[in-house]
Amino acid sequence: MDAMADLEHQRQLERGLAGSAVEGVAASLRARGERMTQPRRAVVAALAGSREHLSAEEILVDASKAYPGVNRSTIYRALETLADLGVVQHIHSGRAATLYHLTTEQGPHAHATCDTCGRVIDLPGDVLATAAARLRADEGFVLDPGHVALSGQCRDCAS
Amino acid sequence: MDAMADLEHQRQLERGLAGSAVEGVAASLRARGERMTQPRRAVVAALAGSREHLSAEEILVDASKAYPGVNRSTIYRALETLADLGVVQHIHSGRAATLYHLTTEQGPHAHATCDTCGRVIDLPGDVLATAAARLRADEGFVLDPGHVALSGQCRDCAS
DNA sequence: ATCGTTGCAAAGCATTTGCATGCCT
DNA sequence: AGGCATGCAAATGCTTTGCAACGAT
Repeated sequence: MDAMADLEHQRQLERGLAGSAVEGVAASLRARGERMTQPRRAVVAALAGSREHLSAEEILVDASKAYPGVNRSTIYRALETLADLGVVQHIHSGRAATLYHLTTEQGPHAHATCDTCGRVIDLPGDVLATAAARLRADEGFVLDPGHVALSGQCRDCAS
Repeated sequence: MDAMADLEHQRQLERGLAGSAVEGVAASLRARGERMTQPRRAVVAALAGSREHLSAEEILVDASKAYPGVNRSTIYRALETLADLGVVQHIHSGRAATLYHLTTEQGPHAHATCDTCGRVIDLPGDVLATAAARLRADEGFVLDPGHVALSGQCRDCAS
């Protein structure tokens, strides 16, 4: 019963940090008739274990530690499922890869990417409040402030 | 001398609308030791002839009318050169293809994409002024307001 | 006659998809 | 046992690149 022992061991590890996130997600999944699998566990743990916004590639690497051999497409499918569930959000950042993060990790916030160094900066949730109000009033456009990263030059790269 | 006659004919056509743009660009190119070629002419004309923001694909189709057989990679290389020149700018719009437009066509402006229908909306250049000021003051971040399209739901798609 | 530009074809990168197998519940 | 999820491999969409041939100056 090595497999079972390993599984239990892994679950214990998760309780350290990402455990609560994993358990909550498991419940939400089952409530929809979907399943909490090892790949999904590993993806949630990867996201919960980093304060950064991660690319699919980074999540793959991280999840591979907890669950060796996970497939790249499984990561994408897991992220999609978790997004449907409302657990994960993604950010489009210029032409770089999409970044993913847990919705629970921080309150709603916006992002900016530096065109030069590629760094992603978290911004207060209300930086776009004025713009959002104007867009709504003038164009009827309902802004989703966190979905794309603003672009420009970060402090270090602005010369 | 059919080729020469055709070339002259094309140049005459361009004077109708895009001509001035093409001539100005030609001068800028030559000032740098670069050349005004038929593909580049066709790309500038395509951009000048549309008030929309065009994708590389759309530019290819349009440029192919003026210069049949242009290659896709030539379009990309032309756009890159024209961007270096400051004549062309591009917009990143969610996960859709990059959009290109002439910098001369309008004053600086921002953009928004509808997540649902994909439509791109032009916004007044100053919608992000408040956000830009805050980013600069609080984070030292210099915002480039036109480089990425904001995302959300357009009037028609917001239900 | 130079040497910047092009066409072609192939590669690159991020992401998606079809299908048989595997494993949660 | 039943059916959702996975792995694999191939395909997709957008964009870039190497290299020999072409054409603007």
